[in-house]
Amino acid sequence: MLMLPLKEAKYNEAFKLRMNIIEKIAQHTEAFSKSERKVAEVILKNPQAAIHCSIATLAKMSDVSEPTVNRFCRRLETKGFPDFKLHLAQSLASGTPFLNRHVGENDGPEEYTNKIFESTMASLEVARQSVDPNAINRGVDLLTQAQNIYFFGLGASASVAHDALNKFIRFNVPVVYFEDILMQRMSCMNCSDKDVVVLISSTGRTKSLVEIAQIARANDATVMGLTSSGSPLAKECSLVLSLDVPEDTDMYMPMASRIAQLMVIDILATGFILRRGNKFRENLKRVKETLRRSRYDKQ
Amino acid sequence: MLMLPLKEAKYNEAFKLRMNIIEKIAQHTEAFSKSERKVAEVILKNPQAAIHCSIATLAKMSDVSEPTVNRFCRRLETKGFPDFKLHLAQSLASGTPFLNRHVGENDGPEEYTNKIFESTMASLEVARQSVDPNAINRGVDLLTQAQNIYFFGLGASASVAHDALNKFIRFNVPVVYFEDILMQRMSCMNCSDKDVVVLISSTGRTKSLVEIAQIARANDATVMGLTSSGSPLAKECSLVLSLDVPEDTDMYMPMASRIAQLMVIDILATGFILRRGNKFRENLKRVKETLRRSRYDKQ
DNA sequence: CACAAAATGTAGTAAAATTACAACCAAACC
DNA sequence: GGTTTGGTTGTAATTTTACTACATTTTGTG
Repeated sequence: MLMLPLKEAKYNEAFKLRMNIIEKIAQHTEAFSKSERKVAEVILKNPQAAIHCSIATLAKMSDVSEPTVNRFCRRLETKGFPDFKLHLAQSLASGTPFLNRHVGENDGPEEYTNKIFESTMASLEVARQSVDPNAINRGVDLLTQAQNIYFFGLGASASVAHDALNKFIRFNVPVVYFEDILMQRMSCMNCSDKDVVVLISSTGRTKSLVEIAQIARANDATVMGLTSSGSPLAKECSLVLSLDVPEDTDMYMPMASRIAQLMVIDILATGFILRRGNKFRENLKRVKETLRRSRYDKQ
Repeated sequence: MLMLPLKEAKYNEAFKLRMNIIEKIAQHTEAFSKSERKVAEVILKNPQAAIHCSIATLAKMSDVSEPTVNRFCRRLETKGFPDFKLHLAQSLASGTPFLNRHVGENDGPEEYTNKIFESTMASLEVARQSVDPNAINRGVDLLTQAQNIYFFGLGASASVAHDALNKFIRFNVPVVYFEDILMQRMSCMNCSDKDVVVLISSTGRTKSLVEIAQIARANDATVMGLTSSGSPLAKECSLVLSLDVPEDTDMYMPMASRIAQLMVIDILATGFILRRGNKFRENLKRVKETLRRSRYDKQ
């Protein structure tokens, strides 16, 4: 049996779910029996009408019996006629929205803009399904109890760590963030068992980050990894918040994965606020107010 | 006639386009009776599950009688329960119910995780519609012709600028990035008419960034603003890439806006690559290869 | 507190979908 | 050429599902 890497497995699964049933009918046409093909024809001719039909009317329109229609539905891996209609309705809705169309060389600005939005959103949808709320909850637990929180990342993930700093600095916890690997190491040397070190890396194979994880653990700190499951970094972590994001490899740049990471940061920050309760929210409001002085007034 | 601010106008428009029945339920909530509201709650909580329910199970889940569910469906201008399910299925077709549900105090990890994903994706959809491909194209023009590119942002936008650095440093252009406002100023002092200064700020009302814009323009540099249209910063820019993102104000933190900004950076980078052609892509591949040495091998 | 109006539920009915089974058809084999 | 076998289709009964009419309860008002 062929083993797909997890990433691809999840990716395909998510897309299969919304794979257009109309396409499926069109492709599957050979596998149908004669009568079933009649049904297929009628549906393809006017799918919009089909979703408002009862099994009886559709049978009459196709000039077959009702059970034949039912068998037709089942052959398409649906639970039955009503379920089939649901799938059909979804296929019909708003075209094919989250299609992972890749940017092509001859695309104009409008095209690549839309494609990037679409494929990023598709990736986020996949990411969302791969996020484990229990792990999130555990992560929030750890963060709320931390004495100091460290955020480290390198390369593309550095900006994610940077963003995390920006969020958590608003809470009343000391936050540490460095871009420089030496500074990361040094600050980690002094961490304690009450500290949480959050390490961010899509691949989880960045050597110096793995080393940081080891140093932090040697000091009994809690190491939380925002990385892909099963990676060398993941193995060094007390808690892994894994994300399986289909990366657009055409571009040679991290794009969707990084945005998914940011979303996890947002989610952790939100969990943090919720855990701290309402009084704490007032605190945040004050932080925001403080910023006003550095700004021009509205209007 | 009441004039809504642009933000909200676009926001609403985007939702009207997809005649989302989920949105309709959420808004219509006042017009429902007590029992009907119970049904609404159950459906909104897990619309994906609802479409696979019979009227009986949904009634039981909502703790109301079957006819109440039926009346609920009719109130939403559907022909009955099956028709309602069809509409619901279509609304869900895009994968995300594009509903901007706000995180509530009593939400558990699963709930707030989903809500944040959903509302961010909803915001991205709105952002996507507000992006002007012509402006993007003009931006790519400027960036490809620049001798030096500067990326500056403060607060939450600092990490966006940071990310932009990470992307554009891979191309063969000198990129400047500082977090420190004094360094930003100083580096800007020496810029020339061949340079492009990209300033990032959601609000466009950060004083020191506006000043940077003025300094850059005094040196004849091109100032590109990733900010909201009509803001003080926008007024100082040669080109504004505006984004209208409905911000989740509950949280007192920039969330969706920042992600939308990142997407614009991705889009600009992509445009940049496309403009430079295929040979240039080889270049990128090399940059990526270089990173390998700092990583553990796969498997 | 009584009354009307609205909301909700109960029970019966109609419709729709599914199942079990029988008839049919076509190809393979004796 | 008839018979058997596998698959396809339809008929009729069964079950599930949705809807309707009406009774009951709740809510608001004078």
